[in-house]
Amino acid sequence: MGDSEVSDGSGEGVNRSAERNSRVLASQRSTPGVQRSRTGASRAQLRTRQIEEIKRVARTQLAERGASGISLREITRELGLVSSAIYRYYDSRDALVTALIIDAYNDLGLSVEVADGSASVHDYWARWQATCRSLRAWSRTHPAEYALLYGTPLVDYKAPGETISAAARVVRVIGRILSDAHRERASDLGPLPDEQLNGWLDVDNFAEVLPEVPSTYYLKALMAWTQLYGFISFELFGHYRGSVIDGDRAFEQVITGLWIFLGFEISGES
Amino acid sequence: MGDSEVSDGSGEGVNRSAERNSRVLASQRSTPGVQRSRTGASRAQLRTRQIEEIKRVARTQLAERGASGISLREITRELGLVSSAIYRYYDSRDALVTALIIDAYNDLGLSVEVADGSASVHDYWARWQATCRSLRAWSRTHPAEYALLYGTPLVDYKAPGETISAAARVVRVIGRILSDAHRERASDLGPLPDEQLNGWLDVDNFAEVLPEVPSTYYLKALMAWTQLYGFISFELFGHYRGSVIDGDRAFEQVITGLWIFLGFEISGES
DNA sequence: AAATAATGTGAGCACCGCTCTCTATTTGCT
DNA sequence: AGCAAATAGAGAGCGGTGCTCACATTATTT
Repeated sequence: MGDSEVSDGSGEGVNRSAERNSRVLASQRSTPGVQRSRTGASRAQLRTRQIEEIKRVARTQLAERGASGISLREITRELGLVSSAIYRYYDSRDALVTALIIDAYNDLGLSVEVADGSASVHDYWARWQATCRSLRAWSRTHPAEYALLYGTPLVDYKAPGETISAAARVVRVIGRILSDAHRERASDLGPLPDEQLNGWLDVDNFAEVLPEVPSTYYLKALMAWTQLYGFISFELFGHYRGSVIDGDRAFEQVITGLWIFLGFEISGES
Repeated sequence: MGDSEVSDGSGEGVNRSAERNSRVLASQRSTPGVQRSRTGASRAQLRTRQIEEIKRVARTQLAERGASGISLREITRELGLVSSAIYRYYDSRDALVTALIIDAYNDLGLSVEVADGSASVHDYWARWQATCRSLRAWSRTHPAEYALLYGTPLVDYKAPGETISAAARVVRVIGRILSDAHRERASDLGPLPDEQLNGWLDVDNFAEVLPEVPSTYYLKALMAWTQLYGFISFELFGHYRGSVIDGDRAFEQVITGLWIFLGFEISGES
């Protein structure tokens, strides 16, 4: 007693029908080699499908109740499985959440890449605007996912490499815009007080993400990057209540201010 | 069965001794009116003491395991109480967390106020530095508390007024510095593109926090504020891995850059 | 001294993540 | 084709959680 599977009949019912179906199949088996289930899919295909299902349900829970609202047992209930079955797909709750994190990073990365690509390649100001706007737009349509990525880290940083590379997609897009812009029209505004940045910034990494950009601008780029996420986080987490009334217009001002801060000028009519 | 109080003897033992003590007291009662327990404290005093104890234990759990690691049952175990007793002090887990949030805001606010006060009143650059440094220092000595305040909001914004006023303390300190600085030496750097900010910024609020500061600087102040917290959050949440090597020196550069961005000049030898 | 409020007890409910053993089915290899 | 291994799921159970409720005891008010 005390376990839901015992008293809850609905899950059992679904399982029963699955059993029945596969028994029917067993009597129909004709071709050797690759066996196919009722849907005509291989085991590997069913597995990926099941993983997708699990993540789909988990994502709705994430959206509705936040990261702490993700419940493995509830997922299995929804899928007509017994609670322990989910461990065939994810070793732990953290593993599932990690998968969601990676997916979210890639989804966000893709959005930003598309936004950048949709602007004219040499209109850097337009690319900057489109990228910033899509970053904020994604965070507002996926608030729980954004919080998972940029809020309090709950998976205490195992961050299995895959996470890092997925997270880097957004960074690379912005880096490319700044580099492209610098290549053609080098900024004329003075850089920040040019101390030696040996040792306190990872110049190698900056040089890779921001080729063509003089190292004296690295700090400014870091600050712009920080400002962008800071604004989005503050807005989403409610810290602008009482300061910002119209987030849309405030954000437009911010990305304009940042573009100037970065040493570029506003071009065109956009 | 299935409840820890039944099998766990340690908590019971402590309770037993408490019972014994109060029975001894019962036989000692002599003076009417205000009864005093073994410690010679009134019921109200004992209550506040118990609340302090609860928060103390909760804070260690917060520090060791994060917000999700706060367990009411574990707190009661540590205090030698039965698990349900804690609800005499907090209606729910969220209520306890809210109390911790308010305390944390006030603790941070106090730190920042002290830091500002320790600098010479007219040395605004020194006050700015001291304030920013104490903000970051507090966040690094209280990472879990900082995450509670500025990370993913988990108490989905009831924010009972008390939270807001406690949170405003830091804002007011920074506002005072900028206002004082503007009063004497008005900045000469041009403000951001001066669109009308009617409607998209809460000018009344800004005017209250930043008297003496022209409204064309409100956006810059907001951005500086955002930058400050953005840096601290990114650093604490691990998003600067691969970019910032020495956070101390990077932060010094940022607060210098912000001071210039705000239209002031670096004064003195500090 | 009696009535009332405050504090703690103990049992229990419905959850949760996770483990383990057992069974049925599919897959891969000879 | 047949067999061994891998896979997916079932079902029971462990220890933990927040929270509720009826009850006893103690302290304060009236």
